[in-house]
Amino acid sequence: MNIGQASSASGVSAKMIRYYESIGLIRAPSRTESNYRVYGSDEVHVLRFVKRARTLGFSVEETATLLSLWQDKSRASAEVKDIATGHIAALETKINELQGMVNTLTHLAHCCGGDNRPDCPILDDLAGETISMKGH
Amino acid sequence: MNIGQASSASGVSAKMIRYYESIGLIRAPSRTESNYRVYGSDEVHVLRFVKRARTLGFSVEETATLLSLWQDKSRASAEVKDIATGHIAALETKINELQGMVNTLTHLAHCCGGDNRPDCPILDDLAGETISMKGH
DNA sequence: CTTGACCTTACCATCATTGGAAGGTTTATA
DNA sequence: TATAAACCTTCCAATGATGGTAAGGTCAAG
Repeated sequence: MNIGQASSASGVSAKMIRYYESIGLIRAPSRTESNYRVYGSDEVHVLRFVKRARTLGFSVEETATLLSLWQDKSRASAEVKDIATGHIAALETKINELQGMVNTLTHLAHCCGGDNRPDCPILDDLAGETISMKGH
Repeated sequence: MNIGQASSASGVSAKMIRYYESIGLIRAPSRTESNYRVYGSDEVHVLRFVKRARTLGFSVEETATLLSLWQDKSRASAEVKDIATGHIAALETKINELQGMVNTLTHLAHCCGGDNRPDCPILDDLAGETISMKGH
């Protein structure tokens, strides 16, 4: 199986497969005489694992750890759970940050006429002028 | 006022002030004889505006637009509101993505013993093995 | 034997920010 | 006054994950 087929089969772009190989996340596969990478179902399985982990927001580094734990048949699930719960906490922190931005902006947009007049509470806020929170 | 003081006064690092200048987000200030940048309260005000916009998650490009609207006394607030509401929508999309990850991971972590045994539903999921959703 | 679809490596770009190196200036202190 | 510390300057590089492109080699079908 060439890289293009491995890509289709795993959902990881050929570009990224080469990149993951270059940073050592996945092992370099064997090559044909003409230097083409050759993949089998094992490699595709690994690529799918990586794809899924990345989709769930794990960093490449975390993915590397999860991958090695996956391949270590004697690992304790506690270690995996720690990574997952740490990641959940990080995601929640990020969500809270974004939600804070949304709340502030929603309030500002709500106060803003959005008409043809130049008066704009959003810009006033950005400029550092305080906005009344009365009624909120 | 030197760049260090402008940095402290605005919360934007000296490094970023120079960067913002280099990409044309802010205007190049005058210089002393010895080539030091000189800032006044107007420039600091602009830097604070930029800082606040970035804190609210606006991209540098959006910030540039907001800045020019801010400095255009005759702009219509509708234009500003459009940018803000578009940004809110983008933030909410991102939040939903992250929340989806959290939900999936929370479910997996909940199913995972987190003990010394090697059996781990989290890794099973990453490996592509389906997990029962019974009871959820 | 040509064409087109594949593969290879090697760069460059993104986005916002930080870091460092190598050198010049100003200020405070010994 | 000498010198050291704390500034400032420009330039270059790295981050993380991915996309793009260019220049070239290979393979299969027509």
